[in-house]
Amino acid sequence: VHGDGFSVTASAGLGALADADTVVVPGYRDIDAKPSGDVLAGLLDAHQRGARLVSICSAAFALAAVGLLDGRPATTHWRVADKLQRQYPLVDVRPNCLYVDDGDILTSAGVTAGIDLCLHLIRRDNGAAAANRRARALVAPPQRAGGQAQYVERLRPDASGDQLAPLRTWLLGHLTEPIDLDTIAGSAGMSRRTLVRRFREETGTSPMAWLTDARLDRARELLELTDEPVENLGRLTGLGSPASMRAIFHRRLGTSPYEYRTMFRADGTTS
DNA sequence: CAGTTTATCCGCCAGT
DNA sequence: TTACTGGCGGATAAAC
Repeated sequence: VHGDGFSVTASAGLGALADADTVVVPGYRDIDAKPSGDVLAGLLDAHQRGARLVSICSAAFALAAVGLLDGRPATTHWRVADKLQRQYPLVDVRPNCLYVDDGDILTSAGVTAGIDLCLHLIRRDNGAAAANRRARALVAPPQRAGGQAQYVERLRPDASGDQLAPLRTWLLGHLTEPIDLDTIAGSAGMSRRTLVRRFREETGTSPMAWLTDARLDRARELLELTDEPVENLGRLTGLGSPASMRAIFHRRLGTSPYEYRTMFRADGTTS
């Protein structure tokens, strides 16, 4: 159903909308075409039933067409964000967000942000550890905190499970510096033991593992987006000498940095 | 490449 | 009593 290098195949017909708990609407090419009445009615019905609606990329237009986004925060691919805003003025469009979690309706920006959003859902439903396992299988960053992670999450009055968010942003700001557990614990104002425990509770990993993931995330960004020589990546990401940087990269991603860059540029992956 | 040292992190437990 | 903290020891793995 998509012409950008991959396709989505549904294993059930529209009838599945009648009893699904979560409905994921993938992006589609022709956003000017109104989805068929069956689809619109199915989405509306599913929402009123209490089902959770998830849109990826341009699929926000389908939800907006039903009127489900009126008065709510939502996002879509940056290239069509202003079009969405113009076409549906009542929608609170957030063009700079990776994804928006508004409780029963969730929208994501590009396709990669869609992956982030789906991992976010798994984390909600099955815990951080399960989400990390899926992320690893997909070779995706467990949590794109590594980057300008902008996402809006409906603030839920109960369980505030993001106590360590400031610590994580602090880490991201000091990626290139040498950091050990004591440094992190000191910055968080707690003992090592408590830090490790709370960190795992909240993110599903340990502090150091999270940190190298974030550093690898940045290294991949540089490989994908710039021509920065591989030799410099260690210094620019905090992964250490070129040798250790390569070792870590290979251990976690299964390829060399150079190969990663050429592979990435070969298949014209778009979002 | 084998051997040594160093750091992480988690189970256990005692102290609020 | 429950809930949480943080020190200790050691298994494991990375660094040298």
